[in-house]
Amino acid sequence: MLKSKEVTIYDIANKLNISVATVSRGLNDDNVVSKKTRKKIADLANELGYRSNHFARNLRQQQTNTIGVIVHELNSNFITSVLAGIEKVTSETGYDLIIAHSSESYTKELANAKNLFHKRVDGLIASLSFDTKDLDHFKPFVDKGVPVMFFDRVEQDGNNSVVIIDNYKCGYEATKHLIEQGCKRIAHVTSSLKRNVYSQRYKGYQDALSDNGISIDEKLLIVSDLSEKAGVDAALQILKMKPLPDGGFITNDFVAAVCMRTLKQHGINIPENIAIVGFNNDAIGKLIEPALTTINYPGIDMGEIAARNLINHLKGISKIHKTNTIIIRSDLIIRKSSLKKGI
Amino acid sequence: MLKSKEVTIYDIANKLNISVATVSRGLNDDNVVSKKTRKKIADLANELGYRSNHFARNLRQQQTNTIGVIVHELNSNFITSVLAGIEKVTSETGYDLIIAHSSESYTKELANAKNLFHKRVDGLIASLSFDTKDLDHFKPFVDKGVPVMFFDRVEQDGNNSVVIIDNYKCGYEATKHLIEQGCKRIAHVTSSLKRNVYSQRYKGYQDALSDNGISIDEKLLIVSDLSEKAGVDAALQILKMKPLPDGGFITNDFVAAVCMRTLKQHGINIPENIAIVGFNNDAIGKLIEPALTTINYPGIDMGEIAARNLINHLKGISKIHKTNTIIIRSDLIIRKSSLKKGI
DNA sequence: TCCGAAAATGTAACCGATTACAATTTTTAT
DNA sequence: ATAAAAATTGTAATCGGTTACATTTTCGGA
Repeated sequence: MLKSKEVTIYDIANKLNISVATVSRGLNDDNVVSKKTRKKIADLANELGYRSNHFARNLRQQQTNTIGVIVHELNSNFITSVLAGIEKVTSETGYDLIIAHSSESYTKELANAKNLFHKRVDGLIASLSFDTKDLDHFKPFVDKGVPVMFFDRVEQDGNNSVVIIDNYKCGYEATKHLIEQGCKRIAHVTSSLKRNVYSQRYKGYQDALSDNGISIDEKLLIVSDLSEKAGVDAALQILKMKPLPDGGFITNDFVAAVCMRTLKQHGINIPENIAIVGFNNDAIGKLIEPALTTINYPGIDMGEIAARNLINHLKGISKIHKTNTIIIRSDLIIRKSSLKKGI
Repeated sequence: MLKSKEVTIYDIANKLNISVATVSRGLNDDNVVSKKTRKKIADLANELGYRSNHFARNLRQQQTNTIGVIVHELNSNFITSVLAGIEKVTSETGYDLIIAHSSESYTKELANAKNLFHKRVDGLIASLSFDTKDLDHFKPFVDKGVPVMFFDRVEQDGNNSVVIIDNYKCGYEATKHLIEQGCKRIAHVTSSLKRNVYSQRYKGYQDALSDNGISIDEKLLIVSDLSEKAGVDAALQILKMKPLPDGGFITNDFVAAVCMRTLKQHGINIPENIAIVGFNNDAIGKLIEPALTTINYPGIDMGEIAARNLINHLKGISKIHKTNTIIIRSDLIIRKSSLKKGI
């Protein structure tokens, strides 16, 4: 099939016997064009099925009206909430969105960053992949003056704008909750301690233990990725610990769920033998048995705030300061998996 | 901060004292340019931090090298697998990807289609939202000769290229399996029968019943959306049925999981009282108790095949025929939730 | 009626790459 | 050595908008 020819402002200008400049202005609803002419242009454009050429416009204007988003994974409630939040703001403000995900791979994150850089997004919102080593791939954006906001998984070197929760506090409270339930040996299953979210939670965990007179046993720390296998392995490792831990703080709901399943298969009762606290408030937590105590934090707010800040900066309404850190609320949701003694 | 000036092929041409045409060709690794010159160009481009301007190129070439994807939701294993499959092919073949999701809303699907149309994607891959009424919003693509492939949730009016599973067969087999386990009254929880996936599964369900001498009772049909509330409501409805069904074919794993939870809370044993089969093989199915029997189908293959076909068409290697239908394998995964009598 | 300001419209350069066609240089064959 | 062929490079038009600046039209007030 032959592609039907594209309609351009020249076609409209010709048919209406006016200049392309007027058509261009008219299509942008510029007040300088008389109402009558604007209407004529709009009507004809509609009739001809005109669609503006982003490339011509972007080429001339040197901006894309597009914001790039790099996330480490799509497959979680948390991330999709964040995206929803971002989307809400960008659609309100007329920005387009390009979403890229790195599948927790540094290499793919590099490729995505490069791609978005070449696509010339006006701004970038990112959460680091599992094994990201450095932030060099974001330098080009900074160098060209393209603002970058990180959320959740961030690098706090004081140079970036970040939106996060208080991971330290969350770790502290989760652990404190387990201690209050009578736990004395609390295993901690977490992920790469290079990532702020995990290292901070670990610190919180340690301090909660110390503050309650419980010594820290490094043998109780299990670092894994976020796969199903990791959950099984973590459970098997816990089962081998002597004496058996009586609590587990697992920094990911899915891993916690897998872990719990494996523990149960080995005859461990939850929470009687081991009380469990997860992290993220994924849908899964309410469906498994016992229901999972977890940390909830509003992804949608995180997305909204990140996007709002970025766009305000782009529009010159406010500036992103170099060391801007925004902290979002978060809270412990107590369910059965941790309730050794009731609330 | 002042944006550092963009480097263009003119800058490179000037410094090297050659023409922009040669630079352009050189950057595209055109054999017509001597190796020596190509190297000089590449080196200088690198040194200056040159990045090509997509807009200028696309404007000139009248194509974007981008494929648009519209999905109904991001938050499911199935969809992310499909995306992974698509991504695999597009990255191999050098196409860019823009992913849009409609959150199961017709309105958003319209907006996404419009947006991708204006972005001038070279091709489109889509799965329909829950409440999509017609395909008019895809007409503009067809009219301009932009190929569209649908997957999973499709409209089979004989005009579109689609990649699907045999939903009829899946429905039939799921139901047959329940019958073989001794079920005589099988409830069917599903979603909008306007969508092929659900109507076909329903047909399979009906025929399996008929073929086994079980009469069809419309009271056993529950149509809902895919929310948590829908799962709870479905369970409550089932509980009210007299006599109680002894089987349930629920066309979504998440809804099935919620349903099972609610049933269990009301003292129903699964599978003893009611055997359950879900659909999709989501991660959740292996984590709940009892583990969920379900239908598995390879999203990654679906994505790969859809993308491969589309791109072959774009490259002129093959043509997408108007009534092209590709069917992917699928199979029943039997777990405890349906095993009344063992395998 | 006529002048000048305001409103409306037009002209043409520009954004940065691609590419048909032309021109030049190098290589090959006689 | 020289013509013809091949390889390499250059010239300039083109893609479709935007916008500074110029020009024309409209309109109120003297």
